[in-house]
Amino acid sequence: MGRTRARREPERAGRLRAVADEVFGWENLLPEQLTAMEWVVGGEDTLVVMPTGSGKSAVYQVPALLLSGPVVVVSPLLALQRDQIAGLPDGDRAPGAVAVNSDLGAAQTEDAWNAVLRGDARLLYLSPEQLTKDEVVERLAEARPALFVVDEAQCVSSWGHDFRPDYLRLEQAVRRVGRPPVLALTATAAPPVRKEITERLGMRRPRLMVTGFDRPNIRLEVRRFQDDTDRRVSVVERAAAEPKPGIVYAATRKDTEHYAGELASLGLAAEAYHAGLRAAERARIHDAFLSGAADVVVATSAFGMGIDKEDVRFVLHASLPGSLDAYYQEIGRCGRDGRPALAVLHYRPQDTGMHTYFAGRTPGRDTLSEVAGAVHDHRRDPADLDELREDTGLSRNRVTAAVNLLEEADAVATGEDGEVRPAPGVSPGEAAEQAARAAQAHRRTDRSRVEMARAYAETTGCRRRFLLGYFGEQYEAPCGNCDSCDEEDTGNGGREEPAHPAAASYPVGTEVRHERWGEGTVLSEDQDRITVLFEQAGYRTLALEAVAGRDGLLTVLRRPGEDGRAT
DNA sequence: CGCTCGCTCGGTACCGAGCGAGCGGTGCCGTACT
Repeated sequence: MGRTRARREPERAGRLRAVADEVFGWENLLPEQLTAMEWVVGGEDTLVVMPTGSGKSAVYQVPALLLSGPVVVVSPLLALQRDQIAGLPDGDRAPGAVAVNSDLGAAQTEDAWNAVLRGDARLLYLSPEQLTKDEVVERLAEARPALFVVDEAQCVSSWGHDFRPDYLRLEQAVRRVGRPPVLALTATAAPPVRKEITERLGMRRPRLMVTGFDRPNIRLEVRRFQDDTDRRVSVVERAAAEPKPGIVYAATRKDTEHYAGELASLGLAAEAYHAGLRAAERARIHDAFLSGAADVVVATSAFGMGIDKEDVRFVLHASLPGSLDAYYQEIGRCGRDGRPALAVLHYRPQDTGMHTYFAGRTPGRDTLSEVAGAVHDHRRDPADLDELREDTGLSRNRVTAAVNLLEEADAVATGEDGEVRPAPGVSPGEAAEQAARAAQAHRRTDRSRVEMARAYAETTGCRRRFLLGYFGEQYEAPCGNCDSCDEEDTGNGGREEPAHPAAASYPVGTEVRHERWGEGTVLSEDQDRITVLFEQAGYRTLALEAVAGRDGLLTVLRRPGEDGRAT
């Protein structure tokens, strides 16, 4: 057996390399790409965390030609699906690709499915919403997919709880189409996000491929303001002064118009971009940025996914972002060419307000009661999501989000047929109660993510160390390329004092129990304090002095590496 | 949660303080109406 295996694995790698070279023109695959492809071809569930532009898509595109059935690719934006398909090579051996979505007419939809069933299209791109439709799931099951890919998999965690709840129903879809191996791809995922992705997608013993997060050429700066006018002036001046092209992220649509107007009045080619613009206008700005015709795009968070432009010189934030996950993703759009680039965060402490508000918008107890009641009323004649929507008069998203929470609380279960049934012995009142607790926990976590963004802005230590710590990477400060490290160089408030002696007891990754907040994982340590993500209470920062001074306040359950788990 | 806007009220003939309402971000899909 050992011998067969030893022979088979290099053979598999050889075939992957040959396809990559002959069909795609990639002569050299990165070792990480090749390893992940081997796992995928070998039928293992895999999570890949690699930066944009490093060839994540190759991890499913190349195997697509070696697998026995079509590859489903779940992708969040239709524009992204179009770009992916357009970027595939031509030629006889190239994998055909189609996207099925609401842009297609009935005849085009038929054509697309036929291409999949005939094997002409080996790649099928779908939004998560498509996979909630019985018709789509049935046709897909018939096509016997060999791989289920979730691209931009951080959306499971960032959008699944409210904005696009169908992201939390992908596991259901995977099971219904015959449970092919699952491959999740993302550029940005902190350890808790990785955990959520693999759990929510129902991945089994997932393989994990994570390449380093550090982008040493991006200089990190933060500027704090009391006065809003001062902040605005500073953002405009900086955007005007720095080499172009660049992106400015603003919190509201109105602010994007404001800053774009100011920059335009200084003679710059500046554009405002947000989801309130018409599709044609958005496409025009997108193209202008890629072609170099626009110097600066001032945007809300709507801008950026799928932007792969090498020479972006800066990303400025005109307000505190909603999380460091979002922040890292956004600043990661500059300096992809490896040349010096700049990320400056301009903030006021009050900026957290809007994010805190948005973080509290999970379904409330009323909605949960109503949906739990509707499920209960249908206990002898189970209803699917559409029927529950009709019964309750709630929007589709609201009903789905409520059912997701009820499922998370084990108060209801969705069957293979897509019908929702109450858990035996759980009353609607208890169901709503349990789901409300789950919602509360999500709210706390989301709000604590906002606080983590503020903590980054307010840290006096090395910013890179803080940021990488959040993503689970230990980093030896100073980085020499952030504003905190500058101050240290000039002897001007040098902050990199020796760590508190208690720090050694709580290395990153340690699992702990706190007297009040329960169990959690240490995410970073910063000279005199540590940050812990508690399962119930969210992110908390603890002073090591306090922890060391009180026995039993924080107990170590397990140190990192003690049981050799992958994640 | 925090900001902006518009209204009212107070005490004085135009204006400012104070208060409550409403708003704020991401995209898919399908249906209604031009």
